[in-house]
Amino acid sequence: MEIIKFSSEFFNAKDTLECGQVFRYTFNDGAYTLISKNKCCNLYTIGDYTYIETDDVEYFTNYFDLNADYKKIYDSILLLNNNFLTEIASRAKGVRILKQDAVETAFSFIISQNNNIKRIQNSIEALCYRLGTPFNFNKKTYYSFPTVKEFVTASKDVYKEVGLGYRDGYVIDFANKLYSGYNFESLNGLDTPSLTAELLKIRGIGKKVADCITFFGFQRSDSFPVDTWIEKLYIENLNGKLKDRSKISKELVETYGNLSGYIQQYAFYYKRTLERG
DNA sequence: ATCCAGGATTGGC
DNA sequence: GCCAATCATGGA
Repeated sequence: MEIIKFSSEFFNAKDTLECGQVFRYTFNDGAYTLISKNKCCNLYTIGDYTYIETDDVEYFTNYFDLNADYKKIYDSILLLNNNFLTEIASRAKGVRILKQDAVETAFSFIISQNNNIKRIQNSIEALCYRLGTPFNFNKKTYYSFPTVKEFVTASKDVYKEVGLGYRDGYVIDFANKLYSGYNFESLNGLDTPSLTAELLKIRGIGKKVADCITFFGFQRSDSFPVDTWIEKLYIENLNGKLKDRSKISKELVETYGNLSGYIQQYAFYYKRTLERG
């Protein structure tokens, strides 16, 4: 295992993992343990540095987007000259947008719909435990995110037992679609509006979930997922007038362009976690 | 258009 | 502490 460290100014463990973009992590004794696909790392911030412990430095260097310049993103937001946006960016500047796997992101956010974080995490962990493949990291056993084959060969009972609720059909449908040859990764060739339109054809994916997938799974920062929290913030803090979430999202992307996703994450994290102490 | 699917969390009382 | 509303989507 290797340990690498980075300045914590624009890479904070808590900010990055608890801002709502990812579900497979736990927190113990001051450190996070994060699982992505069939890889695992420990992540913690102490003072001026954030540390990553991993067997695959290359993978997690890319995963945490460590070659991107987040100061530049942050400065661009300050240049918008909006007191509220400056406030949330300042408070949440340790967020980095994870470069998550598209398929894993899609399954995860289909499960996330109309759901709360605790339950989403429990369901995903249970799915991985039941269907995934065990691997070792730091002398402990973890379970990889299931492959498409592992999803489709599972019995229906598994889906009932992991607490997906009425979403189980969506998960099964999507797995079958992939297994029958649907090339999900190739959608990356589309521009963001076309990609979104394609995602909306999949059962269980509405506009909000589609926006999360384009942003977290396809790294499209011209996406602005609008859930109940962002809707509130749009009206209370950004003086927004629209009611329809889909239209709100469209307006926000038109206003903020490629800063949209970053602003959405800062805002969501601020509203959900920071504002409440 | 309206209601319901399942269940943990939040909010009002 | 209890009970109702909330959460996002598709199908009836």
